[in-house]
Amino acid sequence: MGRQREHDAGEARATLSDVAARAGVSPSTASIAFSGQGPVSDSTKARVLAAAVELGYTGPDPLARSLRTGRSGIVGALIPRRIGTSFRDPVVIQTLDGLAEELGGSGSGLLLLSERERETDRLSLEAAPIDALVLLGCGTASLPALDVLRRRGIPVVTIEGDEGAGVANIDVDNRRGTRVLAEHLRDLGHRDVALVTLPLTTEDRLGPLSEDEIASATATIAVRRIAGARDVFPGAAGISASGSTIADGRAAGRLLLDVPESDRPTAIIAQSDLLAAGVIFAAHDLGLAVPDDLSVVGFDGIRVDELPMRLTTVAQSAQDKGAAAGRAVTELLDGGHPESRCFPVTFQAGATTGPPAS
Amino acid sequence: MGRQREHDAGEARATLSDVAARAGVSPSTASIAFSGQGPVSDSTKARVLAAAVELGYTGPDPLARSLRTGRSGIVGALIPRRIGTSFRDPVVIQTLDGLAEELGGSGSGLLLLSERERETDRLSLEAAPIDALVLLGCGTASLPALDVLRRRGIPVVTIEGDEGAGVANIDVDNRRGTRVLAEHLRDLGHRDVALVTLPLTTEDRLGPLSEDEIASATATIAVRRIAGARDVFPGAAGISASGSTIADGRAAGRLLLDVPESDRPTAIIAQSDLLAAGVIFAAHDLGLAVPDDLSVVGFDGIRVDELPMRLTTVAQSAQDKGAAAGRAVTELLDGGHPESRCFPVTFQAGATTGPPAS
DNA sequence: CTGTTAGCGCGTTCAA
DNA sequence: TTGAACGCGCTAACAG
Repeated sequence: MGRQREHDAGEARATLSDVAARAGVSPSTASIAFSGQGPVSDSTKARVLAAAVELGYTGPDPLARSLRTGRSGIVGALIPRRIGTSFRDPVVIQTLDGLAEELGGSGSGLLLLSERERETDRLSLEAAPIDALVLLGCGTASLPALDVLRRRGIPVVTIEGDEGAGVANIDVDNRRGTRVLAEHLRDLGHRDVALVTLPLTTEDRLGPLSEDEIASATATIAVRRIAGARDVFPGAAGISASGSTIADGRAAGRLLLDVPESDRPTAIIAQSDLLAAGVIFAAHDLGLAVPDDLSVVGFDGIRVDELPMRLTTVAQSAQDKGAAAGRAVTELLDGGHPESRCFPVTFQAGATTGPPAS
Repeated sequence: MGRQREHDAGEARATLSDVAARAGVSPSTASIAFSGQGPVSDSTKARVLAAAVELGYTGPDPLARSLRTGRSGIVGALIPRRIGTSFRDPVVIQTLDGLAEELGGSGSGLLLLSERERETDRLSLEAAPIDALVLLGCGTASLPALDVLRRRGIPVVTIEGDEGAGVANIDVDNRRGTRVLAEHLRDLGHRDVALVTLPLTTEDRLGPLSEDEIASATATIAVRRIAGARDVFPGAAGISASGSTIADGRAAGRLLLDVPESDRPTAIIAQSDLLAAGVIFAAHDLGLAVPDDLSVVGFDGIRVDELPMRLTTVAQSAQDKGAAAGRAVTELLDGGHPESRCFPVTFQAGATTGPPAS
């Protein structure tokens, strides 16, 4: 570990000064030759480049350059769940896609960080070499860490985060979106509506919604969607799922549906399309027809190929969300002050809702 | 941009020396107090930490620390296609999942880099502050860049890469796996077998396989799977798909199947399960029954919920592959010399193959 | 247990 | 246009 890095072949790596010396110029000149950030005569530049090739110099060390310039070219993306888990959520993927796309234009790399496993040693959120950070649907759990970043002067953009944390927030109309769906169910005649929510904390736990849990929830998105549903069905109860997969929805759905018929809701508001699909499968498992015996709505507007019918849901554009966050980051890095914005959602009628059986 | 970073509030940020001075100790002592990499009395440590709080010091600057230690705590993951696109491939996701999981244990972050968009300025593969790099199913397209990394002393691990590039390679038995499937089809009596391959280059192009294209392909995996198929069906022709999604498979399948019956293959070897699913849908689109009118096999062994039947395929564990790569990286970083290894694949009989109609 | 001495490799003043 | 000096912020040696 000691001295240098391990070099299987070759001696200590050449530095910019070495190159400069070999080219017969000063280090600063060589630096300019590489970065193009200043005037150099073509002849000297060529000489420097030639010297570099001879010495096997492959360009300025990124670490040293970063220290000097104060920038690493890396944008961090903080995701609420385990990285692997998040990879299974199409909304996260699409958001990252939009973000990566937009950032790619400015040439920044994307460093994935998880809100969980904070016990990482080598690379904590506070000590990551990032120029900016995007929080993807993170709740309030990481707020303390944000403070550290702010003090370090690192711009932060949140996606569906806490408004008023003093950072640009790219939001989605989670509350209104869910309210629209709830109204749709109410207009169809449903009175007995249950919820299947996204996890309320950073933990994966399946279980009945409790008011305490809601009150102490760190997951902003879930809380807002609950609020939207309760705007129409006050006090609506339900299950908080252990994730946002079809399997999670199926498990939650079973809990809600595998009960005496009198206790069974006539409609379920699932907080994601994947959860909704799971609920529908759970209904099928129990011999219930959708929408005849049970209406189900989702959230997101992703394509769920697994389903034989189109889901009634509200659609958001996760891609746009990510791209907007990417633009906000770019602006921030250029010294601008991007504004928060809120993306609307659009109602999408599908074949999973109808009047209650009664 | 000149002076410091932009500070909306507060003066120039405190440095470790400032903290040390305020605590009345030397910088090195303060450093140890933060990193724990040495002996400090509890009292001095407390004093240092207190001084840090007073000054609003939030811990050592990651960039400076990296420059000094030569490590950033970041592992790069190079993926062959656009980041967003790759996010849609379950095998990539699972591999990243296994990798992230394993790396998480050692506390390293994961930096996503794409083999495409090499024109990024701020952060090229050559200039990324990474301690190690994992290539996920990248072909031979990035070999030159690898050389640069090697010269920089950065360890590289490939997944399904070129053996003998002098780096640890975590492989999967792509050729044998496909051969097993081909033999299965041959044993069923098929003689007229076509291929739907993964993209052969870093570009997304749908079209007939040409020998030239195969010869100049950069995508190792696709080439090996073609070889496996041709071990049994020499010269088998087919289509190279524009990606590895169901839609890509459907498009390729249509090209192969929407022809006079006499020209139609009796079986198709798709190079991924998703492609296979797409082919099956294409068959259905044309009124062909699987496996009665057409047999289809895939590769990967992922669950394809979209399909009404189980796919005949070979299964690999992408998760294990990623994890093995993660372990290799960890070993390499600890100065070890991990060995290459090759994961086997296991045949999975499904309901998508049967004897030819004839 | 603590302090001192040196850089890590580079980019940026300035003056020439 | 180029060169010389300096320091970004930190940590690895060693000496005390």
